[in-house]
Amino acid sequence: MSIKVFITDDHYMVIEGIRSLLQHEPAIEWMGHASNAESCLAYLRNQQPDVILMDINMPGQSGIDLCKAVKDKYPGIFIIGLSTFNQQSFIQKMMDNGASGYVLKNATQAELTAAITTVAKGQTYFSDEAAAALRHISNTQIPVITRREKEVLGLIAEGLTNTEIAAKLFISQATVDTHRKNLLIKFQTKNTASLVKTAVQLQLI
Amino acid sequence: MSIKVFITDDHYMVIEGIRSLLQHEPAIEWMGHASNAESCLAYLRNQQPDVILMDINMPGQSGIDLCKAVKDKYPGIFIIGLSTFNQQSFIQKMMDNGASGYVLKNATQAELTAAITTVAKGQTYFSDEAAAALRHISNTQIPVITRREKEVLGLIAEGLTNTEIAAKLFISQATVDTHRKNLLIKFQTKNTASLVKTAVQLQLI
DNA sequence: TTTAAAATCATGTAAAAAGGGGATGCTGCA
DNA sequence: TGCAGCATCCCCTTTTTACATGATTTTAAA
Repeated sequence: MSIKVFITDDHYMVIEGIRSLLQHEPAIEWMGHASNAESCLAYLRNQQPDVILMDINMPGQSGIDLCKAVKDKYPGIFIIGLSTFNQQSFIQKMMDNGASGYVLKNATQAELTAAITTVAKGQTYFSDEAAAALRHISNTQIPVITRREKEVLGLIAEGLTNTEIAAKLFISQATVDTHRKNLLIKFQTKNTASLVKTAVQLQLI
Repeated sequence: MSIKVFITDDHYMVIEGIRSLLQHEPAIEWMGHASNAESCLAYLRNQQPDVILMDINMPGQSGIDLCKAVKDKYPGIFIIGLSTFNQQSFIQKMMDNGASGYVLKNATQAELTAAITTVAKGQTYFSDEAAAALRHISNTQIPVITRREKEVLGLIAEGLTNTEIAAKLFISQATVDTHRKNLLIKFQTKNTASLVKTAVQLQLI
């Protein structure tokens, strides 16, 4: 029995590329594609593939959110994250949301096939580069910040001062001060500059 | 006479996708691909295509640099920038370095073909989204900063204080102060936080 | 329902950045 | 050769952050 595969990616060229790489693979059946989260979910209401290859970087609802949504409704579908970036933060978030594997877009046909057959058996698969990135997690841990802290962080990056943030959020300036202090501690940064840089790079803003 | 096309992209899936999109196009002849800047230049020493589709975002030497290198040696080759991002900064840099067009990776077969035939005639081509992004340039101009300013900017983002930067660069703290002041003016930002955010987002760091 | 985490507020000092002004030598380019 | 742009330096004031320390109220989870 062949493995039914579906793709969700907003890049036409990537979809074509994957189709081209998989078309001569007898064990794999191409079911089609969606170019955004909504049409992916719409498709699943009628038909369910075994494996979804999912771009993590899509306009609108990201692959990371879509992954969670799909897994909630269809726990039997296995998801492989697909991206040009091998950033720990992305991979980690994808796995947290129920993905079974992660493959970079520079993967070869062999890698792609291996990934699909592996996750279809219920196992996990990482491309070499992704696995290497994951091993660095202990070094560059993603800080766990609260809703409010994230809100304040965003406004800091916008260039607002503590006083302005306080006014905007209807809280005391002292409170903003505290949030800011905690952000610096959680990010292990010593001032606003490195805090913002790290946050932007980790895509937390 | 068919147009000879070459691809330089580090993403295997994208190469396959483009090949798949172009294979039934009689007016276009697929010459092959390279997955990095070096092998692209090596290829050109023996054979020259009419048009190169070039990813702007490659490890090592970026497409932006490669574009310049190719145009210096082979002014007759037309280059189309290829990217997942429609950021003004990227498009602008690519055009500055001699590219004739810019296409997003979510382009359709029709768009891609149109781009290739257009630039092969010596004209320029932008995908709709890229053109739209370019029109915003007046709003979000990329600041022109000097070498020294860029150096200081990098150290600011690392979290160094003016005193520390001064010590590191063997200059006075007052000088660093001035550079910092000028950076704020050039980026039209009002403090360190928004300066760093903007700089990181524009990939200047 | 207890408890831990999060969000809120305060007071005070020291350090750093922002904002304003002005000045000098160097250098690449027209 | 002249001049614009760059890099360098200095003064001053005000605003903002950083760091320390402690406390109260809300909220969410066990």
